[in-house]
Amino acid sequence: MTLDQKFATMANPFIQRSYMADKITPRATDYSQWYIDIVLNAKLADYSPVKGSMVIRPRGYAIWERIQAEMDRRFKETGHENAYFPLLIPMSFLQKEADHVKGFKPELAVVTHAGGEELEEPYCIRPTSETIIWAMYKNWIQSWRDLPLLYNQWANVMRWEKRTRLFLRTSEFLWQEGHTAHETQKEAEEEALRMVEVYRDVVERHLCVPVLMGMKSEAEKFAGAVHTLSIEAMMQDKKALQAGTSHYLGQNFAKAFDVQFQNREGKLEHVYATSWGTSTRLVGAVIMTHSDDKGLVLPPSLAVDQVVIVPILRNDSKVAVIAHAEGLLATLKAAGVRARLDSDDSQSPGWKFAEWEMRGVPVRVEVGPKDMAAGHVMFARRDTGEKFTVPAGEIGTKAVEVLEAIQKNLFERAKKFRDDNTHVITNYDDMKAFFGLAGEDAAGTANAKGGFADALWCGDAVCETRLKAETKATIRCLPHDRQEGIHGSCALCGAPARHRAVFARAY
RNA sequence: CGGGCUGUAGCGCAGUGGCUAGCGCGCUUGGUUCGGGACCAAGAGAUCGGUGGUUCAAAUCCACUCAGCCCGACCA
Repeated sequence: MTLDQKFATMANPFIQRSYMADKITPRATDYSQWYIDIVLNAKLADYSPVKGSMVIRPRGYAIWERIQAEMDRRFKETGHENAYFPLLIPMSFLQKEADHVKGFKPELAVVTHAGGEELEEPYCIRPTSETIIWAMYKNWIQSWRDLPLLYNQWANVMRWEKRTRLFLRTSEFLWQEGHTAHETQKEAEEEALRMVEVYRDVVERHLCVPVLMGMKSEAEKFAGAVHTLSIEAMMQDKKALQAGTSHYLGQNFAKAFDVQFQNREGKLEHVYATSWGTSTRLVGAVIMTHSDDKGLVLPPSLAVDQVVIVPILRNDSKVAVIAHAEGLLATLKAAGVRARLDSDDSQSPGWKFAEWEMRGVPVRVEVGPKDMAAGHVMFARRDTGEKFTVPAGEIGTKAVEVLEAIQKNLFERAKKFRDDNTHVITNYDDMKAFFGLAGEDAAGTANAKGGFADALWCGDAVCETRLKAETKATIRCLPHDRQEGIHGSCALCGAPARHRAVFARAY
């Protein structure tokens, strides 16, 4: 968006001036443009020559690597092993599970030629790997002693998308998919729950994004699953974002691929399965949850650079200040902080302040001749904008302390935002008013109506479909910890309620 | 797949038939600066998305075409 276009959409002429130098469209003006501006200006990703596919740049990839590291550690702690399966999947494999192929058909990219010849049987590029993995599990599982089989794969997948959004929805994306096989239904269901809890832990603890965990409705579950569990987050425009899913697959894939084992009683039985995944979409979730009109805001635990030192360089003191700053850098690193020193003297301090803020570095340390003389440094927090002095000798311990405070504050701030925008709704009129009638908020601004509607539901898909048609809101999940003692009537049709559901517009 | 917008230097744009295609930012070199997006000077950088047509002459007019983004329906 050009400055002129930006100005054209701004109502208040006084706001215009303060954003003259800005590269980021304010959230209140255009939320989706704001998000794009952040991703591009913070150099997290870029559009690629391939339609619908993005390039993840180092600063963006580093966030993914940190998420990956946390996830991977927990997968291994819970007994899983990593493996790798082929990118190309024979089309006939997908067709073995009826619901599954139906669910993915429109999104498949198909390879028909290779080696200069048309292939006997086309391959599709994996949209997910259940089918090829189950084709192999058939060979690997014979006895209850082979179970459970707990594999995970880090891979790219492709789901052709008509409309894409950086990180949130691209045709090719990176993810992790766990595929497990178990002796019993109970064990498999426990696994699905265990892994969604792993997701919740990583997302809340490291991404500082509060989530609701619960079961998907029939309409929203994964194609081929018996049931789907998900974690759902609220973005700053009050829309929901699914941040991870875990499926109990029952015996559907075992039957489709004829994977039987001899159980402890010596009888043949189909195995019980799960699959679970999180993707680079999580990077989008972090960006959208915490960032502001100045740019990216990152939780310290995901930030490539947790602290940046910006020295104030004057000709008469440049050498001394840089030497001092290098000492501070060493102290920070010794304290276990990921720190960098920006001693480039071709940019002014003010430029650097704005630049590092845009890139989301959680703490900036300013140090100039005056600070040196006074024996302190200036700290600036990215999350609150707060500035304060710290004795130079305490820079390491103080940095650790402030980073922890930021990590905590980001989660709490996001949780408060979500809770403030979650409302109990008891009847259809209120529901429609809550989400606004379809088309009413075409601008899609952050001030749009909506949020999470906490409501009772009869369980009938008809109610769900009607609401979706009229308000675009869908059931995000049936929160796992709120299904006890349901009594009352469905907020949509008035029939006796069977579930408590959270409704929202979603990404 | 519908609706809208846009393709001219790395980015953002100006240029509605005329001779050497401009401006801002960024980039390079040198110098002065430096506590919230500094300044001066000198440079480099474009076969104007593509193809065909009209014309003495096309970035500009016409036709076709390709691509991208945004908004909507579908999806992690």
